Amino acid sequence: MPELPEVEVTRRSFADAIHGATVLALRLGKPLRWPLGCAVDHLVGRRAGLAQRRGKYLWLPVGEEGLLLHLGMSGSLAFGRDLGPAGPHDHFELQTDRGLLRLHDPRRFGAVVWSTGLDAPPVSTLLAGLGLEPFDARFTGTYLHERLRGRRVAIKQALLVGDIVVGAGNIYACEALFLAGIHPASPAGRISRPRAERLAGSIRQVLAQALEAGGTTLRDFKDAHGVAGSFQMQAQVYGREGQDCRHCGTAIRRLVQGQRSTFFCPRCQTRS
DNA sequence: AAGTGGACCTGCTAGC
DNA sequence: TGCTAGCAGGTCCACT
Repeated sequence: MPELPEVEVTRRSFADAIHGATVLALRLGKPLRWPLGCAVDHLVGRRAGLAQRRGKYLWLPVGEEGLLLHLGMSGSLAFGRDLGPAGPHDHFELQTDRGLLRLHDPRRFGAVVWSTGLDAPPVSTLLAGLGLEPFDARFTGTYLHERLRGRRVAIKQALLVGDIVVGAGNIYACEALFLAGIHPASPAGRISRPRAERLAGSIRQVLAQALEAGGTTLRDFKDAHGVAGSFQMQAQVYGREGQDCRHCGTAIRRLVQGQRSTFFCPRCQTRS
């Protein structure tokens, strides 16, 4: 579910509200991807800071320490004073004096991990190796071209790894490649300089548009106030197999790369 | 070292 | 109506 736009939309929807709140209690449901790493009452009495995002991770400072959150495939956060009783898929709750922060995650690929800081393990380990933020000024066509050099994997898969640039998951990688006119199976290392330049711009453009649209809600994504995204309405290729390309009318095709579906227009997207 | 496939877990939908 | 197979927004790990 949550790629960079959804995570950022989520962050913006609760960051101000929880900033400065005092932690009253913490409750855990079923196990998530990793154990919390501290006692459930460890953070009680400390104040939440301003939530930050790195890639698809969120970092919520609490006192001098903090919590790293990941929404996995099916996670979403809710924040409010009256969220009702916890359901069977609500696996993390942070009660504060300004409201309850709740992680809802049916598939439990998400995580909440305590750490003494962003630069301390285990968080530093999880974040090590992440590529540039797409809106970082250092993320240029030259950088992208340089980092793709020598890689034989398909460009679509190279983007998903996230060690070059973070934030584009399955939906936005497909959409960015469409915008750039690049076939998803093109070998990453054979992308020309000009095409890398275009792709870098397309990645930023797609993520910015999705952010503007409040993210993509395919099934159940909601921000912390329960608002759904609408980028799915403007998707050019994702989930549109068999439908007409909005640009040239050719039927959108689906292929499987690394056990994930890729959608593309066989006419608009070329290998060179 | 880079590339591949499996693993984690639950729910929904299409098809028989 | 009921069962089953296949699919889903992510990422880590073991193996070649």
